[in-house]
Amino acid sequence: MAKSPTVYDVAERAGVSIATVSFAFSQPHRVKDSTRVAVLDAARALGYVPSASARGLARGRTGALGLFAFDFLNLLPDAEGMKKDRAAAVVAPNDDCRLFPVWVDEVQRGVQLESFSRGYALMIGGGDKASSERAVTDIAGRVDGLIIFPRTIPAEVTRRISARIPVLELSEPSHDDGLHHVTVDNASGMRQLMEHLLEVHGFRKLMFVSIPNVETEARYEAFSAVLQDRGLEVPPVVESRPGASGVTAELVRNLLGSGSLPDCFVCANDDEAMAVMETLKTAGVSVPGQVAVTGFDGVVAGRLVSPPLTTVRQPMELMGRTAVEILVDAISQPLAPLVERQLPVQLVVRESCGCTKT
Amino acid sequence: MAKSPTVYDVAERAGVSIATVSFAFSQPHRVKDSTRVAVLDAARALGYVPSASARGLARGRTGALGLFAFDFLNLLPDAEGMKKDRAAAVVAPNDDCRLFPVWVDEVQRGVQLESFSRGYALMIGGGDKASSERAVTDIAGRVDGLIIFPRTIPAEVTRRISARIPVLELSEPSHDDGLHHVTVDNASGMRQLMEHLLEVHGFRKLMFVSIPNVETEARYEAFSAVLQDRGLEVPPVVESRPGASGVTAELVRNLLGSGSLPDCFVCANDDEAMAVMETLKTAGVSVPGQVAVTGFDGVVAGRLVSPPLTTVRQPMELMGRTAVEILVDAISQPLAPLVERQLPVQLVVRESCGCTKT
DNA sequence: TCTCGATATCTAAGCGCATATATCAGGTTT
DNA sequence: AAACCTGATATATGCGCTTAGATATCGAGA
Repeated sequence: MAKSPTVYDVAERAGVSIATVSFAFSQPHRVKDSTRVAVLDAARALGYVPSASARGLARGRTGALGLFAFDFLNLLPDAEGMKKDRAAAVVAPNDDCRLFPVWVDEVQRGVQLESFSRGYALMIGGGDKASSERAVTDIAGRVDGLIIFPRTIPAEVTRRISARIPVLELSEPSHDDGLHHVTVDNASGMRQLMEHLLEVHGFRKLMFVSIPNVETEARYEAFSAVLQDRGLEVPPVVESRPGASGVTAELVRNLLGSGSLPDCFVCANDDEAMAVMETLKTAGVSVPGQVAVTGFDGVVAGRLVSPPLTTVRQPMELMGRTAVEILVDAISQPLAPLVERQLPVQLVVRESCGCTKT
Repeated sequence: MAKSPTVYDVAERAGVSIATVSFAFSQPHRVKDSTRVAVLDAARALGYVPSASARGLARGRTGALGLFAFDFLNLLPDAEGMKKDRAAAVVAPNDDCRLFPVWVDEVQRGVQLESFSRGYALMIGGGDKASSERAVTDIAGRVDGLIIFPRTIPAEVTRRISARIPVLELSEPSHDDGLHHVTVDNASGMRQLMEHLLEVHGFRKLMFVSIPNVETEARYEAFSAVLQDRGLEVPPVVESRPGASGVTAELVRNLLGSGSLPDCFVCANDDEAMAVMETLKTAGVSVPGQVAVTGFDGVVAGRLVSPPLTTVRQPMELMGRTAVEILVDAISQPLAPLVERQLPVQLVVRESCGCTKT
């Protein structure tokens, strides 16, 4: 790791000035062919690798996008629990890997691919809750645009960062937050799902299981609206917690005890739904025989559990790609207004609602 | 995106010099409590976000590690084909996501987690074959250490880069390549597998299916050695191509035609193995009834196909984590020698070899 | 009272590159 | 032959930060 060569070294070796070296790389047409060749030869001979720090500083742009992964990866409070549940549901437990891509994985994949194809490098930052502010600020300083997952960063922090670079949150916008947004059509998805449950299956007693937040709220509203439209009673949200399958389990057990099972558990996301199904299975309740269960999101695991989960699939990879697209535009047009793009979702009917494989 | 505030702005607002601002952030003990508070307040008020470019330039280190993802993601020549094969083997085809984490995914996950927990950001670069040299050089300029997947970058390029920063390749070392390496104990894994096949199942006619490269060569050598030790005939490698299931299929069909099926196809990796199984299934040959098949790697898909694949599992997440560990050490001790670390593998006996679920 | 040592802060010099501006050679135009 | 381009290269400055060394301040010891 001897001191690495710089433009000065290359310039000296090629017998030109540093400006010429710089031009040879970034504006080849401005340099005579013969000198350009000489410069590139010298660079190769010396093992010259341009410093992105210097380049970024001089240019005012880094050429990288950022994705803040937070602690989704495996640092979730109950991550261990979730992993085990899901593994148990399908195959033998796995020691050292996440069996299926979850929501963030699929989105990240889209972000990654789209970034590369647009010539941006991708900087992924992460950290636990305690250090998240420092971590996100750190990566914000390294990139030209930043993507963050829903509800991972305090508004105050994102506001600060968005004064410097465009920031996109993968969630419904909250009022005047200064961020770009990519969302999905939660309402329409839930409506399609509800119509299926009410009309095809004739369910009347539905129960909404969820941790309350912006996304699930939109889903619950649609849930309520559909019921109301038909003059059906609207039950309150049954509150759960993400990944806290213990809580969900207890909840389900209580219902079992009181003998008041609904026709169908409409869960705000697939993870909830799978936790509910697991608990029911343990308690000897047949799904969908005695009670139906539906999810929302469309993660891979949902199609592999038994019975396969009826759900509403979000276009996760597309969400990641769209996020990149929006940011790249925002970078090139700093004065353009904030954009909010809503993507369609797709009802995926499998077997947990009572349908049978065709 | 008004011009973002710099140390100068913060310094002015706090009534101190830029050095004090810098110290307040990076060496808090060197400034009086009261001034530090004043500086931090000013920074917050202005929405100050330090520029990583400037910081990196001044410090000579960027605080980021790099991972070059190349085109593994979905740009592989036959990526579409592979995806379909695998999906077809287990569930309905999926439109826009990769169903299971593959080798690189699991390694990347380890890299990501370990980087974060050590306070490094992770820069992921990618590109197709054509632009790979530029892309890898680009990300090399942004990081303090670089991890590359096997056989993705020409030796000449890695050599150049490794003169500037430590570079680790996830493969067996080739002579004096100037890179750090994380490897797995291919030989031991293959030996364990072979002993199982020969002693438990009593197979005598084995066939090694592979694309030849450094990794699979080590596996083939162990394969040969075990056979030789027992005085059995050593068949030549049956050459295939990664992901080119068409080729593998043809190969298998030829064998079927000539009626010379072995007792067991020992495949150099899981993808090959699954392609072989698929072809056999299509041809109406029972696995493991008429012929056994084994893989190598231990990807998730292998446990979900039918029959579940007997294989040798690499500790992929650990490989990623180890790579980071080695690089971080190398960064702090630039003069230390190159390290090569070999990790253990684990024989995973499932059903494709003829064993039955216990 | 003067000196010395801490402590707190500041001054100033880069880090490696991009680029606006200046320079220069060689050819055109008038 | 003077004035004027044009293309190729050089000079010089600044990007925002870190940090070695200079300076200032204050109290303690002589």
